[in-house]
Amino acid sequence: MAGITKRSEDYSRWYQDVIQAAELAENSPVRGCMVIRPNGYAIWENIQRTLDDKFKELGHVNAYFPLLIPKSFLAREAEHVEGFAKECAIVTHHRLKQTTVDGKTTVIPDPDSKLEEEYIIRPTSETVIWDQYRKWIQSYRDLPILINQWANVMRWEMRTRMFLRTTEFLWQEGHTAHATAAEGRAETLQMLEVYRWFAEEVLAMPVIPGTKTANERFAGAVETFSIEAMMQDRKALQAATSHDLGQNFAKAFDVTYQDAEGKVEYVWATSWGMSTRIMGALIMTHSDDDGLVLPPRIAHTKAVIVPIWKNDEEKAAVCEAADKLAADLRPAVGRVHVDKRDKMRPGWKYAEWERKGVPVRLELGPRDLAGSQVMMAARHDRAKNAVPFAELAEALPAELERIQADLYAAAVKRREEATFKIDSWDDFTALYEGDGGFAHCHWCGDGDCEQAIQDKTRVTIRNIPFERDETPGACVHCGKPSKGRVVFAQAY
RNA sequence: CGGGGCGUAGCGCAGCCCGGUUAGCGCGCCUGCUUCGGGAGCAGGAGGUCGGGAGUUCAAAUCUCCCCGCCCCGACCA
Repeated sequence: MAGITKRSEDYSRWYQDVIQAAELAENSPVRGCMVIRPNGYAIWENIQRTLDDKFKELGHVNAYFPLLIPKSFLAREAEHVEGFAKECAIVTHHRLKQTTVDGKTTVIPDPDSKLEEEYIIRPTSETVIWDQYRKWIQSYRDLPILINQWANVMRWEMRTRMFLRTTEFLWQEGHTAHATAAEGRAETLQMLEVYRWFAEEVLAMPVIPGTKTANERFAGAVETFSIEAMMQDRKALQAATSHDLGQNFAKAFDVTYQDAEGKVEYVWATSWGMSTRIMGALIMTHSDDDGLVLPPRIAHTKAVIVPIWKNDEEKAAVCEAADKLAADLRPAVGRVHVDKRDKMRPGWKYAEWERKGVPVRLELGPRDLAGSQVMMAARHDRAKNAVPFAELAEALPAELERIQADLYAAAVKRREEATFKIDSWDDFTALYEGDGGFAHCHWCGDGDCEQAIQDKTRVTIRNIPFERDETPGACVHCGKPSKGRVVFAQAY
């Protein structure tokens, strides 16, 4: 079995090991692209289902736009090109040709199939979508447009890490069009709140919602908002973003509408996304040295029943009881798996399900059967106790809720223990030469100062929290006046 | 693109410095028996163009050169 490196030894290795041990994903022959295995994809499917339901509850609909973007589209919005140009994959030909090089048969792009206008593999879809919106919008009666897309995108990053930064990744990208600036801003903030809710209530991952600084703003946005989480190594991870695009894309793609008074106006836009990166955050927030730990609300399998037997008669009796228990529990708790595999002893199965992060294990052996009970064990804290069959329908959901709450509380506690108010540059550098963490500091608001801090320490402003200390002070770096504190951290 | 490391069975590695029968080990895999309440034991078995190419040599996993790929640290970037 795969040994898992301890977090204290090598955090980055531990992360890779957990992914491998839980069979979430693995590297592929394509540089920077991963294969998401069934165990990992099941989590993504749960994320999709939960978010998708929420989006639709709020009036959004799904659509699908093409993978390829005409090269010229990307150039329409000046800041947008600048932000993405350096990481785009380009399609230049549409046909291959067999040829022989050094006596070996190989294929090359057929020179005769060179495209007149090359295509970009989408790094994000604002441009294709807004080009289409122009055709759909004429009147204020056509607004708002509230569309979401589930898709894959490519960003040719120099260095990749499983889930956190892969060349190809999966995400959802919402793209909305509104009649007024206020409506656009309200949508942007509403979706950020959806992400906060999802991170905290479903993934048990505490986050700080706030506004990004101008330096960290999405290419082409008027304002970018994010939710920021803290990983167990005290580094920050941006878990989702929501952008107020103002009229930038409407102007670049000439998307106008006529209002009730007959006046022609540019449309107001938003975009917002959460990607498979969130799965990296999920892993790094809760997992331990024995492998994956999943909050029950996002776990694909809520509980696994491990039947224990010595001979065929016992096996038949115990398995029958296990199947019945599982069937009784499923309507209330969701997926319950009965692990009847022969040739594997119970201890092996316990270890395997722990590695894979199943929140609760139910052990059912002849002794339990005789006493009409099961042993119920929690993955995260190893709490284990006997539960009578009659009480299980209540005890299991209660246990799952306890686990969900524990994981959230533990994550909040870890974050609070690694969060500091810092007012001097010496303390600031000392923190990041040491264990690191979140530093709430005064900042003058100057982008150059922010950049200087990053150059010196590799620490960045994660965001300007909505709920922040607004007592005026002096910038932690340059000493100029500050209106309030912002959150600094080293980031993934 | 700069610095470092590594390519030997599905996975993890030894062997290389100092060339020499049939290339080993652990885990996993297959078969059988005994096991089964915290990662079982025994017996038998399958599995390799030693990353690729060229060279040196009677002889190359081992020495030389070139190429390819991967990992880590930077630079870059959600």
